[in-house]
Amino acid sequence: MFAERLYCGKLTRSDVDKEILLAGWVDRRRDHGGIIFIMLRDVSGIVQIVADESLNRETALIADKLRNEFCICVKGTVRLRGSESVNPDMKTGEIEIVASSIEILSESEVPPFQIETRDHIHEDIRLKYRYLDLRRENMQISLIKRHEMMQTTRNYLVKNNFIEIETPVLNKSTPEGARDFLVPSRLHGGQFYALPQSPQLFKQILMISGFDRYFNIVKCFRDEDLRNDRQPEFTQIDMELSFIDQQMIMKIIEGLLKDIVKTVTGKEIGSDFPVLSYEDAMERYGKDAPDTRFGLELLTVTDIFKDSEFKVFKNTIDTGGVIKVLPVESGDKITRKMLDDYTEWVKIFKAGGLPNCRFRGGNFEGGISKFLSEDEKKKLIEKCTLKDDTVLFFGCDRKQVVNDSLGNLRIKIAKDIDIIDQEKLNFVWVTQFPLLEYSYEDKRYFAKHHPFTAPAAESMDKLNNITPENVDDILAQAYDIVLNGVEIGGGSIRINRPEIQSRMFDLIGINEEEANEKFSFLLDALKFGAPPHGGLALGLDRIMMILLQRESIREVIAFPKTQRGQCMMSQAPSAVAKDQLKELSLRISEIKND
RNA sequence: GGGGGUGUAGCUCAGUUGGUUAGAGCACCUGCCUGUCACGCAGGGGGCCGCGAGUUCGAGUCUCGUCACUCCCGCCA
Repeated sequence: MFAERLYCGKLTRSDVDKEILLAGWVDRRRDHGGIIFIMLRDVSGIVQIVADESLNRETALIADKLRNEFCICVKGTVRLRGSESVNPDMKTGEIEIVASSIEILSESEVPPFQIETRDHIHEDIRLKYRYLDLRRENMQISLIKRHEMMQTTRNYLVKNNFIEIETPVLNKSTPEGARDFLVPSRLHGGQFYALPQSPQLFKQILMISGFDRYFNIVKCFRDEDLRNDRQPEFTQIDMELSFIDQQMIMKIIEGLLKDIVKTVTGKEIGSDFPVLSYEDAMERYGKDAPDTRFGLELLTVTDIFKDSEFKVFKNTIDTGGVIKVLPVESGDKITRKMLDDYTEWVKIFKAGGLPNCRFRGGNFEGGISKFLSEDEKKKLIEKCTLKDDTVLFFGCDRKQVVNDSLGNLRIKIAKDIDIIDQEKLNFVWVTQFPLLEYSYEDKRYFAKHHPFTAPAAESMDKLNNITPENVDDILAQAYDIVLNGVEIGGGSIRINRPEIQSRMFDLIGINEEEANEKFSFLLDALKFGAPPHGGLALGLDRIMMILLQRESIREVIAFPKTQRGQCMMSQAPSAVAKDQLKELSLRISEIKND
């Protein structure tokens, strides 16, 4: 019966006079008494059906019974609309279908929310009835574009000699990194698999096996608290290559991202992606994932204030802190109230306050201006090339607090004064990351990227003389790709020599015994002619979210979890039967909820 | 673990200083209507004001607690 079925949204004036069959859902019904218009929707779009009592009484009677979201099948003839009734806002607005028969395939209750409404429906109810939410245009676009992006990715990578290989989902729990989701083993009571945070080790093993270009569009799992761009399970485009260097990988990924942007948005990105060092990114933007769509760059002014009379600055410098300034031009857009709000807001990032002042008519006024010496004023004007009517926000604290507070304030102000061009897609590579960072609390080093990242060639010597003070000088062959201030991917050249890998474990406090227990297969594999290799993983969900300008990652995932990790539709997670637990050698002790 | 926002009809929201019977738009139901396209017109039904305590003569409104969703800090190599 459905063999001849056509798609609503694909019909054009070239189909006029054809007898056709359509199937879909009633998007809307407009009853004019003798004539009823039905907007019929399927995955391709919407077309107008006309049931005319004077032409076909039986069909008009069925049309009278139709309600929103009924699933129906329509036979009819495509007809050109009269010139006055053309709807230029509709893709199929030039035509309509005169129904010769309508069959109700399945009735619908009144939906809990209107599918075609312009209201912003609360997310919990959308997620509970996700099957209805997914009928809405925005979600259909999301999922279809996501599919197209995956197709583009496969085409591009296959063209570049990549081989798609699947890696296991049931895996081994490893130290470091995010909290693992665990899966109890029935055959090995008391033991657990872990779901992969990424297929890191397996893809390196594949390089050693000789598959010199691997990719995998793969689910990854991290049991950490959620954000609007973080889900417990998410999708990575995972890649690894042998016989390459950092520049080659960056070139290949640039090509892929340009193809993806073209597919999803239709935009062409002509130029090469700019490259920033981690140090420059932190200095100018206060973040390792800078949003370069607007200016408002930070400047370090510690030197200018080394003899400051302003106690707060003086104390900061004396205790080894730094002073940075965020100059905001068009200062007239910054009201007194905003100054107060920002001062309160930066406390989120542990800043004690937000010293500020205005530069207007050649003078500094308000805020801390009375503490500024003539010399300091002169140097500020010079260093910041101050224009008239600029508000200066100062950060003075430990370097990290200053970067956190001013880096985030920079973005907040840009949004508040509306200087971000939403159409821009600013990619930027961030490179030259430190290999390690030192935690004073744990009194040990941690891998900044992950423990398999190769040190930069020029940093190899320093590895043996590492101290908490010089740890930032030891660089990694790691690179992140950032889009509009969001980290959408990252990777590194890996260690391919066992003695360096052992040294690395040693540095981050994984002793030989532990390294052997957790990673012996990698350490062993490295002994059998491991090629130089490296790779990168892209966050598919995040890329889609940005390219489609969606407010959250959940808008590009068919069945996402809420912030507390639940599925509103299936009600997962849930308790299980005692028998299931017993089979797994498990017993619930105390229930811990936050 | 911590901070902010939201929660009133099926949906989106308004609800003044604590004061009569809690409103609007959309949706829904009935009737009318032959060119609409967010159709129109007339009529109608629909409320645990998230939940629980408290203050008060009186609570949607004030206080405390609690739950859900959401944004953020911590966390996420």
